[in-house]
Amino acid sequence: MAYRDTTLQGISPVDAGRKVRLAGWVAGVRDHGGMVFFNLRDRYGVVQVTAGSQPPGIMEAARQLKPEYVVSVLGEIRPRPAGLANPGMPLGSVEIAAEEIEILNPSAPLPFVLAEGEEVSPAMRMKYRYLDMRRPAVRDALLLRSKTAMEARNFLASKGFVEVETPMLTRSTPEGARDFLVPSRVHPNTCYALPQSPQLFKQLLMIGGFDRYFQIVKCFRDEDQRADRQPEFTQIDVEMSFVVADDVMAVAEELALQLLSKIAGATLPSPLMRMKFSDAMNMYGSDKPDLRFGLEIADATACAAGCGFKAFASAAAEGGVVRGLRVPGAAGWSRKQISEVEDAAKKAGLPGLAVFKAEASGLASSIAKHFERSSLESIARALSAGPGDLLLLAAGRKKTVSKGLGEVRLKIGRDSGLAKPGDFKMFWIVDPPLLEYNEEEKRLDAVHHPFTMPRPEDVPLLDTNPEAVRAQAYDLVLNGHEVAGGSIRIHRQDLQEKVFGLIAIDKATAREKFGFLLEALTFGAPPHGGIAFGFDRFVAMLLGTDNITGVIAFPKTTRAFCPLTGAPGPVSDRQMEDLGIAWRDASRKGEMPVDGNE
RNA sequence: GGGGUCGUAGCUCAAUUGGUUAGAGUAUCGGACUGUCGAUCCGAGGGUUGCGGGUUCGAGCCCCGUCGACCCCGCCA
Repeated sequence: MAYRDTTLQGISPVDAGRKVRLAGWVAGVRDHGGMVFFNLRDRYGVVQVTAGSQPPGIMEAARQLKPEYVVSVLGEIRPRPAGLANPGMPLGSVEIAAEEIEILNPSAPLPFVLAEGEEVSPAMRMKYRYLDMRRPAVRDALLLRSKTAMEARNFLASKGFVEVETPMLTRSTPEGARDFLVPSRVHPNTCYALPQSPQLFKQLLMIGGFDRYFQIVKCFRDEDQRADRQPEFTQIDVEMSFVVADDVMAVAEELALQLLSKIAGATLPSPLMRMKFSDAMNMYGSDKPDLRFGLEIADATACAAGCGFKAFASAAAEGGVVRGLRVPGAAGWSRKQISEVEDAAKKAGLPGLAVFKAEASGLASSIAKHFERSSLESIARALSAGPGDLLLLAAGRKKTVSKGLGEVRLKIGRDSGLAKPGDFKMFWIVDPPLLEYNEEEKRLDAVHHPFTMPRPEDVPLLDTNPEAVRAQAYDLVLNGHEVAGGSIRIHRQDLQEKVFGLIAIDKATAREKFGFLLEALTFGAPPHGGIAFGFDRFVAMLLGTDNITGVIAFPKTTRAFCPLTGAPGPVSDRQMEDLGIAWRDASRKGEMPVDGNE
C-alpha cells in the first residue's frame, strides 16, 4: 500500500467526491466527543479531516492523534456543509471524510508551538530548525530561495554561461577576510583554506577559454557576523571574457531585474541609474545608500565662516565641513524624537547635531542666538529649507560628518516609515577608488580586491597619487544593501605586480601566494571581468527582510555557532595526531560553545 | 576588540520601592462535549529566576564576574 496517492497540491474543491489517500502531519486535533476534526498538513497546504460515526472506529482512531503525528489518511473529498467553509484556508471549502487513519510515526510534544504568529527565540528556532521549517513562513522563504536560484540558473544558461564548480579546499591568500583553515594530514604543517570566493579560479577559467562562467556557490569568511552576514554564504558568481564594465553590468542588471519581476513581481525602470561613488558619499554618506527616500545631505560650509557659532566656524577654518539634512515637515517633532535622532548622531560618531526648526520668520533653535542673522538665512538657503522643515547640521572632518549624517539619514528614513514594504530601489554605484589608506596598517588597501583594473586614464596616477585612481568596479545596491559587486580584472602581469606592490605585497610574497595567477596572466589571459551576487541578501530583499538567517535552511548564530549540530565541536586526540597539530592552550581542549540558558 | 538590549515553567511573557508560598497565556496530562478550525468548558502537574560570587535581616529585582541570544561599530579585498 502506498503512503499517499496525491498531495494537497493535487486536490481542489472541484474534486468533491473523489477518494484520496494523503500523508502528512497532524496540525491540531479538535475533539468534540461525537465528532473529531484535525488538520492535515503537507508541503503544499493544509486540509481539514473529519472523523464521525462512520465507519465504525474511525473517531477513536482520530482521537489517538496528537500534534505533529505523521499519518496516512484515506478519505473522500467532500464540500463542507453550508456556512461552515473556512475562508482563511485555501482548501477551506472542502474537508476529507476519513475512512482509514494510519499512524506512520507518533511525535513527542514539540519544544515550541508551531502556530503562526507565535514568537520563538532565534536560538530555539535554529536548534529545532527542522520543526521551524514546518511553519509556512519558513517553508515559503526556502521555496522562494529555490525558485530564485532556479530562475538565475536558467537565465544564465540561456545566455550561454557555463556552470563550473571550483575547489572548496584551496590555499590561503593574503588580504581580504580571515580564512577558515583545514589542516592537511598528508602534508604536515600545511593548511587548505575554504574559499572566500572563487575569485582566482574564475579568472583562471577565463584564461582557460570559458568566456562565460557562472556558479551558485558557497563562500566562507571568518569574520564577525551581522544580520546580513553569515560565516558561510552563497554567491551567484559570474565571470566573462572580452568584456568591458558595461557588458558585465548589462547581464547582471538584466538578471537582477528579471528576478525582481518574476519572484517579487516588481517591475523597475530600466536601465538602472548609475551613481558615482563620490556622489553617493557626498549626498548620502554611504557607498550603499537606501534610495527609497530622499533626505540628501547638503553642504553649508560656505555659510560657516564668520557665522558666529564657534563649532561651525572653526570646522570651516580648519578645512572641515558643515553639512546637514533637511527633514521635510519635521519641525513639529517632539523633544523625544529629536533626542533619539541626537543619540543616533552620537552613535554614528558625530560630535553633536545643531537642530533648527524652519519657520516662516527664519530658523529657530536654542542655539540660534549664537548665529549671525545673515548666516542663518544662508544656511536655510543652502539646505533649501522651507517652513515646517527640521534641519540637522553637523561640523567636522568631511568623512566623519558625511558618514555620520548618512547614518542619521538612514535611521530617520527607516523609522519614519519612508521606506515602504514592497518598494524596491536598485541602482549602480560606479567609479569607486581603487585604493584607500588603511590608518591601522599605515598602508594602502584595495577597496574592492587587488585584481581590480584601474580606469585606463587613471593608470599614470598609480605612481603619483594612487588614492585618486578610480577602479573599474561596480556595486549593485538594493534598498540600502549591496546585493552584487564586481569589476573588470587586471589581465596583464606587469600591472598586477604593480598593484600588489602598492598594497604592500612585495614581489616575493606575491610570487609565493599568487604565483600561479601571475604566471597564468603571462599565457594569453583575455581581458575579463565579472560580478558576484550576495544570493542570501538578494533573496532576503525579495522577501522584504534584512535578516538573511530567514532564507538559510540551517543558519548559525552571531557567534558562528550552530545550535542544531553543536558545531564547531571538539575533535579527538587521534584526529589531531593525524593532522600533526596541537592546541596552544590544551586546558581549553574540547571546550564547546554552550547555550547559556541551559 | 567595543557599545546597546535581553536571559524567570517545555514555549512566550508578567512580578510596584529589595519584602509572605514567583504568576498568566500556551503546551503537557486527565475529564466533558456532534461542526470545530488559535475549538470551548472543568481539573491536575510543571520553577536551582542562565551560571558563580557579593551587598542586605531579606535579592528574580542592586553590585561584580562569567556564559549565551539579538542589534550595531570595528572587521567583512
